[in-house]
Amino acid sequence: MATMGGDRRQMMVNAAEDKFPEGLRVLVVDDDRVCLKVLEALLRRWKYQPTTVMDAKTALRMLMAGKQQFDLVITDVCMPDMDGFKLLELIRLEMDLPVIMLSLDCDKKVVMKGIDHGASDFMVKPVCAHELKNIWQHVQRWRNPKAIGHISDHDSDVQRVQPATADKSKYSGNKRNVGDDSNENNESTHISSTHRKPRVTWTIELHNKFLEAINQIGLDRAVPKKVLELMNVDCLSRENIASHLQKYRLYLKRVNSNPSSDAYERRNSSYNMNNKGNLMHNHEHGRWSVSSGDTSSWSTNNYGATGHVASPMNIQSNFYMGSYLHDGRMSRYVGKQPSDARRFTGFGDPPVSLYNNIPNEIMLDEFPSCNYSNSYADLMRGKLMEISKGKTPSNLQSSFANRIVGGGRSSLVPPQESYAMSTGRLPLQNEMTPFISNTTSMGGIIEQMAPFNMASNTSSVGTMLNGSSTLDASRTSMKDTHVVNSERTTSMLHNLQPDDFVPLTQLLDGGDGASIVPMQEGTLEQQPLNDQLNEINALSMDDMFSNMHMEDFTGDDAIVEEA
DNA sequence: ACGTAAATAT
DNA sequence: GATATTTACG
Repeated sequence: MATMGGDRRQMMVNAAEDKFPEGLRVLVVDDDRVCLKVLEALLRRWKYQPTTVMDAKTALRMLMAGKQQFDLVITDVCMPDMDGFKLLELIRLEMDLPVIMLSLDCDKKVVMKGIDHGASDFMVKPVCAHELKNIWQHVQRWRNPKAIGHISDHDSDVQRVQPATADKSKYSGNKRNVGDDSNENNESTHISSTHRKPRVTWTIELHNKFLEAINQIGLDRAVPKKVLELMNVDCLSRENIASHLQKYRLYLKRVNSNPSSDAYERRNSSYNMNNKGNLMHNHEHGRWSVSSGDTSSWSTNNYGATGHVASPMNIQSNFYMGSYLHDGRMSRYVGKQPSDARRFTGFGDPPVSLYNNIPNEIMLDEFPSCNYSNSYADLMRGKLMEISKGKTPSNLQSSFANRIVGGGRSSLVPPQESYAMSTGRLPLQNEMTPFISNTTSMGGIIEQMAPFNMASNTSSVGTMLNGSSTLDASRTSMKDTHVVNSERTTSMLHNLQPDDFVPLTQLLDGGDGASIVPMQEGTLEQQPLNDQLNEINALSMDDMFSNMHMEDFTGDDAIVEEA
């Protein structure tokens, strides 16, 4: 709509050169006559060319008629016939003009509504002369988004919202001061809706890359820049890495400072018994840094605070961070899920370790598992009970397939989402795939797992079975790295949050776990169960997965990514 | 450029 | 309400 004549174009060029552009045509809409007059006067003072109207419909008519061209619209929010939002909406629909909203109400919701509707700015009355002076910048940005500041590449109008002040670095002033929403220096509240960078979701692959880099550099010498270089993933910024590193360090700190003593004991002893030397001792803290049985959520299998991993075999690995604990109890997770906190992020990812190198018991300790809290848990419990009572493997197989997997096949699994199966990560809730992942034998692991599985978890079985190489996973291209925009949906699997993991230790310790997910019928005989489970292990992933229902697979609020 | 902490988004 | 990620800032 806003076509620019040569002079006007020149005007903008001037503006870009920091010369104040004169004569921009501003349509001002406000039902309050006084306001209108004030605005008009102010705009004139700043050499704008204001046209005033008292209602939105008229404004719209004028805009649509096209007799007069406008460069910018300023509209009040509260108006009788049609409010500013509606007007904004219609303008967005019909033409290409920056719109500034005006309101007495500085309520965040109102402001956000304006922004959401695609307002270029939101000013709170009374508007001071000074800020009105700068509205030309909106016009400039609107027309030439790349000229000043960066404007996101995305489509919607919302994306174009920019702070009224030109230079981000100048106004950047404190977002930290935003807290006091009383407009200091009577300046109206600006939303200064600087565009946020698209959120990066740390997939397990990304995270593995990250770890790889850290390991190469050494934790103590790892700085964002280096890590970034090593990771060589283009959609990541140094800031992203810094953030992740910060989080990682915080995690390590937590883990190293308060591992629960019994977990520590157990781990050490098992470690000494089984470990082939792949896990690392944390010399700095004098203890094994093999994760924690405490309330921290990541587990590292081979990191020490000193930074390097002892064995190259373990470079890939992993720490697991689920937020499975908040207060050291698991009861909370046995119930229903937090619905909005299930996003699956790299740190939440279960370890993708080379299981072969990890002592069984540590695996048990370290691999918190899915808590199939509801029906699934029950089903599995039931199944396993059946097994223990002497059902044949084939029996098991079929009934398992029928009852749990169901008959239908889902073709809905987005290819790139199937990484859950390929990366070897721990399955998350409702992901049964790994349970049946491949035919790798579970060997000795099983004895220790059995009781656990009986209680609530089935996924860990698959986890350990899953033999896919982490090395492979980490070498996967980053094509599927998820940079998720706020408006975009995230993929279903990635949306699963590891909140549901239950640390094995708790169950094995006979603590709360037992009471939370009660055993149904007394004690199982261990050996037969082991045998049976080995049979389960022999099921192939394809067999099972191909039969899987998506409903079984995803959480209620999992989001299916659109093609 | 880094690390920490506040702000925001999910 | 908790976490995850981005942003501000010393």
